[in-house]
Amino acid sequence: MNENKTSEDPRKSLNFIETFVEKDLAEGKNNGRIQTRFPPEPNGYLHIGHAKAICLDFGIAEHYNGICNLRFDDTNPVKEDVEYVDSITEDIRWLGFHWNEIYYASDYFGQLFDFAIRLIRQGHAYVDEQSAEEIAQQKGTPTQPGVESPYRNRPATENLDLFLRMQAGEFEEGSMTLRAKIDMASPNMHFRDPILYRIIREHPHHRTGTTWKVYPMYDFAHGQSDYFEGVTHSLCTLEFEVHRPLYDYYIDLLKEDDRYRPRQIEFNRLNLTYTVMSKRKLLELVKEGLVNGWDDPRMPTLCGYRRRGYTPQAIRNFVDKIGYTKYDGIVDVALLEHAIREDLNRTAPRVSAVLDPVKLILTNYPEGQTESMHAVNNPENPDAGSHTIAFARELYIEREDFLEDAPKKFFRMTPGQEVRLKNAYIVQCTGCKKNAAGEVEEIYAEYNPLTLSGMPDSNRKVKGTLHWVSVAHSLPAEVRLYDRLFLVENPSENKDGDFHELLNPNSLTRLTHCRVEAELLKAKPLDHFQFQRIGYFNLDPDSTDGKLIFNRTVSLKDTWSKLKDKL
RNA sequence: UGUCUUAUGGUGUAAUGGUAGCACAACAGGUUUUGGUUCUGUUUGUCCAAGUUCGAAUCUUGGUAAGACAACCA
Repeated sequence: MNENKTSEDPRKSLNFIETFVEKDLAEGKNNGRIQTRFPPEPNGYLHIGHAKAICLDFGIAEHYNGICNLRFDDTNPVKEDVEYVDSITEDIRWLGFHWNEIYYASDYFGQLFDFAIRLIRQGHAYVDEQSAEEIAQQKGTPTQPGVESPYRNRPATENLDLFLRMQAGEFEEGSMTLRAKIDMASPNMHFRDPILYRIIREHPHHRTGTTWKVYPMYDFAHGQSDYFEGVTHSLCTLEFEVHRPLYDYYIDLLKEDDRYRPRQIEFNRLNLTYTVMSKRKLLELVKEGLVNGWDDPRMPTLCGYRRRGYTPQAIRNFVDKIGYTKYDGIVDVALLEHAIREDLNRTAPRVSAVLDPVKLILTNYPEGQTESMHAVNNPENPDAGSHTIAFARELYIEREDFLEDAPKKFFRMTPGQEVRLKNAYIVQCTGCKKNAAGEVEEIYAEYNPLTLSGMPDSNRKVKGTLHWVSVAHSLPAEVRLYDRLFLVENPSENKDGDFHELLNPNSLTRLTHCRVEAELLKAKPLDHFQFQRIGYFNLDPDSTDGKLIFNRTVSLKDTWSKLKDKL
């Protein structure tokens, strides 16, 4: 019956693309060779949606001992730039993938031009002198056939002459195009004499400069590029489904024999709740200065997530979880947040920071005395080691960790109640001092010297455990709390809406001042920390000497704020 | 009144004619020197209808719903 499975991991079921690939392999197509490509247009920065495509393109190649190339689809000089080429390569490296070669569609401009000439000679293409509007009008609608262009049947020699003169720069932009001669009545709109080449003279190409005056359209470049490179499986998103017949049409005209042909397979694009993924809108945000750049931690770009504290592993784990299908759904962003929490929980050192400090004075602790408290770096990983934290009479604790008049289920500091200071003593609150406005200024407590770790009294159960830092030994820092920036109730409804409406006023950046362990000074940018009970943070690369700035990656599950509502 | 594609708990996915499973989310409880983590448990699903079959999420037909396609963008 079924022969051996090529899959290495029998526990994991194949997605439908892997099933196709294995079938092709079993049928001996393309000599058993597997080759993919990741083909971004260098017109913007990579975002989380691209990560899904990257994981697939590189993942398939890796899994089946094939190769994956990076190819820049740079056929429209008007939109493209080397800045984007550089950021894209950097982001792919950051995700941990390795391409076999870097190619550019512009490498094939010569071959594509020759192919176009061949099509003209064979009567498959003609030069149209109509305006864009006229061509659009004649295209018809999905339910009504189009009208043939008056230039459709001119002789091949004339077409050839005109096309060569287009490239020679004799004609203005927009004055003429080269069109395929297929079928203006085709039920597939893409077959109604699609445009092959247009004139672009005003924008030099970022690689070929002003060499070319005519540039191929996507449909006339992509499949052919795949063919030139030897791509066997051309994976792209669902919206290209309707293009596939045209993809195959050009390949049929191009290929010399039947030994090899690339195959286009479409999968579902990533949609994330509360997240704007449109390149156009992201570009607008950057250009209008509504964010600080493509790597602003609020952006859903890979560099934005990186700066916000996401790890490449977390993003790859997330992509594994969501899978590849042909169903166009929308993934809950909670799944992405779970992926980063899961990864960081395993790896992030625990340190202390107090975001909204209020002073706690231990009235029975000797003035001027300090102790070194022992703290494990990561309870999930004994190998992570430990560090010491300075303890003293005056500490900072979180303002929200104290309530003078507390409800029953409040397990933190309140007069008369015992709490554990993390890694230190059990203390009992005795009272507080308030200012004229009624705000708590200082909290007082007495410590029990016998309750330190290892001491006889230390195993006593105490409901609450508070994090703290020593006033004298801690450092001031700034923390940027980022929540999801872009909110859209229903992306499909807002598709053409103005993105300004998508901004959620409740989720904008908040700058907070806090006190952190002095130990943190040793930190390097993009090291991650878990602040006790507050969240995961990383040092911002922008932080300058003497000023520590942290970005919050994603909050811990905010259990207390939920409890508070119930009390 | 077109062509292509899709439909499995709240969300994302498995099951390829043979016990509808997993993850996230939600809820409840145990452990815990982070109200974190972890462990256990609970709730919720095959778009509809007919057919084929001993047996259908899966195959067939017909509905319904959703998405993509009418850029000199990719």
